[in-house]
Amino acid sequence: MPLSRPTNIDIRRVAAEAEVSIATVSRVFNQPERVNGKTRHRVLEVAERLGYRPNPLGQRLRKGRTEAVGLVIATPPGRSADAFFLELVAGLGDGLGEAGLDLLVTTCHSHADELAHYRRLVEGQRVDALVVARTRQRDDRIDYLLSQDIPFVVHGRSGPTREPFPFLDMDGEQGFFNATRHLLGLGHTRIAMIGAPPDLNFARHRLNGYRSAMREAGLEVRPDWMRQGDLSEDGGYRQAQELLALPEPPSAVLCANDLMALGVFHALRERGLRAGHEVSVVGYDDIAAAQYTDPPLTTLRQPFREMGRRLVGFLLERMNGTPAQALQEVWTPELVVRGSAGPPKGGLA
Amino acid sequence: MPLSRPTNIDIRRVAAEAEVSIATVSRVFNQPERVNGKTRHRVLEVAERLGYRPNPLGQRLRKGRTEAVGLVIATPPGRSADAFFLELVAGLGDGLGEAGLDLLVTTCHSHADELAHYRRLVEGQRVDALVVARTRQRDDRIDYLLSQDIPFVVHGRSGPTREPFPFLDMDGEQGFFNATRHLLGLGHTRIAMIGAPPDLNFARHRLNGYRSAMREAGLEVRPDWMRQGDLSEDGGYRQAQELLALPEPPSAVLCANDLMALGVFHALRERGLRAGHEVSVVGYDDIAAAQYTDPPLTTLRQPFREMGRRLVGFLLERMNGTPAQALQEVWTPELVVRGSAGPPKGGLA
DNA sequence: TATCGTTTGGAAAACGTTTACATCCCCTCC
DNA sequence: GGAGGGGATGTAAACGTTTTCCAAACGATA
Repeated sequence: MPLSRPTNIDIRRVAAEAEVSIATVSRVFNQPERVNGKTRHRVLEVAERLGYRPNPLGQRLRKGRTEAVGLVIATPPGRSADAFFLELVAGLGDGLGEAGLDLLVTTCHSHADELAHYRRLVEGQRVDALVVARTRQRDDRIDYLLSQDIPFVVHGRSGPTREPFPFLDMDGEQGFFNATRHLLGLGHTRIAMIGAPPDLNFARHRLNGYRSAMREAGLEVRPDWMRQGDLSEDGGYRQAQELLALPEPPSAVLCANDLMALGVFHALRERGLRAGHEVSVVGYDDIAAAQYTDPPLTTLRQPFREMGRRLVGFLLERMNGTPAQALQEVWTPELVVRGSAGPPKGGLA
Repeated sequence: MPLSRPTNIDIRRVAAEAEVSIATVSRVFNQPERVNGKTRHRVLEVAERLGYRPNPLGQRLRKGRTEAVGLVIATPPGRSADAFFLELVAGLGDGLGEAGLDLLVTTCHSHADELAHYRRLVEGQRVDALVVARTRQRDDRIDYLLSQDIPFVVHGRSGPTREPFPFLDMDGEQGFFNATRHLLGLGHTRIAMIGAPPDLNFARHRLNGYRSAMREAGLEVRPDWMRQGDLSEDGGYRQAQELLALPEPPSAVLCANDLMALGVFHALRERGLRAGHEVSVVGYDDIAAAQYTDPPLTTLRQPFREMGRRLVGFLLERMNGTPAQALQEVWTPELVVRGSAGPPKGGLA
């Protein structure tokens, strides 16, 4: 038989035992300076002895707050969810835990029902605030949350909205600028890029970074070398096949994400070429697999966990009334140099 | 300026507008059959028009339930959290969402403070029930939850406890039995295994499966061929180096997880050997990277998402009073045949 | 028409807090 | 010695539900 859990000792019980009113007990916990040192001690002692802990349900009703923050994560039915969510959760969980807030996680399948999840959380009054991840160029979730006047922070950016909102994003443009410079520094001049679908709002940034580094170096960007992938391994594979079949194939390939870079590896292997030798490859994300490929993948790392923590900071500030404009940051991703990018060799036709 | 959120229309407001008592309004939502069709309609119509939704805070206080289920996920500071958690969350989220329950996620860093998180959730009355993942042979979290008499389900098994509890686990023994038979079927006889640290309770199962398949086939298991890894890529690499340096090296290697299998790949490449040709390799987990290795990794898949859903089913049953004994299942992992295991070649010394 | 079950709906008591307001007491200062 | 002030505590009203009683109304039966 289980030990009965501390039978609901409520504030009344403590008050009676300590011979004070319930108001005093409450004050001991909420505004200790407002109660005399002696009684405070007595109350605390009694509370300790009885194992009293204020019932959060009562507190929440009274305060009209849920003490919870919501996060909706996309878990498409077929394939596995993006690992980045987990790292984000790790950071959010840490930060929120310290602040005494709970993290409420909801899963959604398709793009379409995503907004419905936000509605449920907001209109069902299940959370005090929200975290939005995976933003799009035009994002109706952000519009919705703005219209509802509920505190939220955004991981990623978005197109113009009628009001500012707090966000933290990675500077894909700067990242790809740096990555391209890295390749240029190694001696490459024939550099291709496999980009992302243009409705995702990071697609443009990443492409711009590549372009401006090329322009800065006075190098030509052939239309043939600017491909558009679908962020999947297979998509990267197909694009790489086409690139390698060109009369003048590139000596290096930048990929908008690591998964496509893996696809490029695949295509190279099929032709007996080695990444980092005949063709250099650079990815974006630094997914777990990136360090186990052969050779390990040179890529751009996004510190999701730190971002999660920072986002919590933003959220707390926001809930305290800090204006959204003061809570907007863009971080530069770190180039992680591994073996998949090296000096160009004359290995290709 | 944001549209003001539907100014708290409470049950009183609806009652007044519909010219009934609040009790009737409440009944309309909770026991509709107990209220006359005509009034019910009127109330519903008014509620709809006013956009009334019962305030969960009030409901929860009244019912004494939080309508939330807790999950603690391990996010060790250095490395990234295990992707399996995310898949589990996906399954749990789906199931709980359908049941109208919220999923509360907490993150912990070390083994040591894990129990503290459970205490906070339980004693702080933040959840009605819990999900425990990553069980150990002796698991104090389970002991604690049993002592607290709170509903919970377990992903994985544990050593004997003073009371039964609901769990869902994968049969590592059967899995490795099947994997070993697969290798035997391909013609291998010199099969090694890189196991897991013995305090993890799946280590024994997996080892047993390997052993019994070997015994069944009347094959010798050399002590040299039974290695103990630490579940990391580097650990797999080191063990593989030692195996390959043996006077009589194995023609196939079973690994207790995929990460170690990647380490074996690494060691093979260094010696110019190819997985699936000179040496066959089998992993366990089917991590995302497994399908992108060269060759893709043959491994055992655990359907975490489905398990999450099933666990929710268990939890709901448990909360309804079903005895724990009736809620225990063990599933067999699926062998995913890819290219890393093939017929033995005479390629080694 | 009196009686009796059966719906139907209302009044009110929880659930456990926090906090505005009132009260009391003691001290100080004119 | 009374007014005034400030500190410590108590009283009671929320917060928004659900649910247990009851009472009223109603139809049916004797």
